[in-house]
Amino acid sequence: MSEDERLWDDVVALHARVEGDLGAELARRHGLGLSEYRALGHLAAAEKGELRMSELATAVGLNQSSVTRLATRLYDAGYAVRDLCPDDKRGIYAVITDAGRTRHAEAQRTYRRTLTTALDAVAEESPRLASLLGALRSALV
Amino acid sequence: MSEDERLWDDVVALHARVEGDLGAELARRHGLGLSEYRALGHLAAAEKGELRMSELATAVGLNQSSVTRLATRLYDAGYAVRDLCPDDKRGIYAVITDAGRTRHAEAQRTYRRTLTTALDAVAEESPRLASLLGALRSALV
DNA sequence: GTAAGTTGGTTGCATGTACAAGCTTCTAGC
DNA sequence: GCTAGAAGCTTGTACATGCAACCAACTTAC
Repeated sequence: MSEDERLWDDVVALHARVEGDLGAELARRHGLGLSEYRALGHLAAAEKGELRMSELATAVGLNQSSVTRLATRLYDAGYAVRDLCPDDKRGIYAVITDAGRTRHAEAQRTYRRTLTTALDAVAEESPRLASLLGALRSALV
Repeated sequence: MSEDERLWDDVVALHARVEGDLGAELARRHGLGLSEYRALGHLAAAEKGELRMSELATAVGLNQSSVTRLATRLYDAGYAVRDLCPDDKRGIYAVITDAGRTRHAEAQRTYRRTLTTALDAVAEESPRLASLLGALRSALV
């Protein structure tokens, strides 16, 4: 097996483990999926709290059809509303609501806590992943 | 935003990008999903080419129900067969076939090539991810 | 040796995603 | 200003996955 191959297996394992923890915790405590959480984060950070559907798609790393449905879930939950784009009638803005901002802020605390907990847990279980994580953390100063 | 948070966003982006490329290429050239490919890899490497369903589940990082269906796809494609466990009548072995070994060996070449290509492409596009990758690669000597 | 609980695996159902096809609106070229 | 094509978004469909419920086989305690 090549070096890259083994490395990538580790990345995949790390990713699956941590994302699983994050998703489970967000769902359990806030009724929020990981994609919803991330979408809200991008909206909250955006100018005027709004993003074109296509911008949202690239931001969360999904294709447009997935984002249409993701946005629908946000609308249904009251975390965002649709707004028409005045200068391009094809365009749709997803705009975060106050409820959405509140929910995201709550969830963010859970997210951050869970993330560090999960990373630490992974590091404790696997020396190999621990060194991987150490390298990652020191890479970004 | 915390350091870990930004770091994890990068890991997620890296993961999505590379796994996407790997999956697309395996599907296009070999009609194989990423999970199928990885399952075949574990089976091929296992003693006698066989694994209990539960072992396969932990190996590929899916839960049991997903592995039941994954194995069914392998049976249907002729890449594996079911075998009963002689000493525990609850147990089922998934056993890789010659066709399965052949298919995996072919796909492995694609996988390896695509992996390095994708990693290099990512590194070229984003200096940030490039340094992340550099750290990862140097972490595992 | 039987009852209670555990383990291994499958099935029903809900969900999240991608791909392809479609509709509407915009833009270039003429 | 028309027309051909591109761009933005939605809808139809297929599918892989997780969770919960389930059945069958094993184990433990009495």
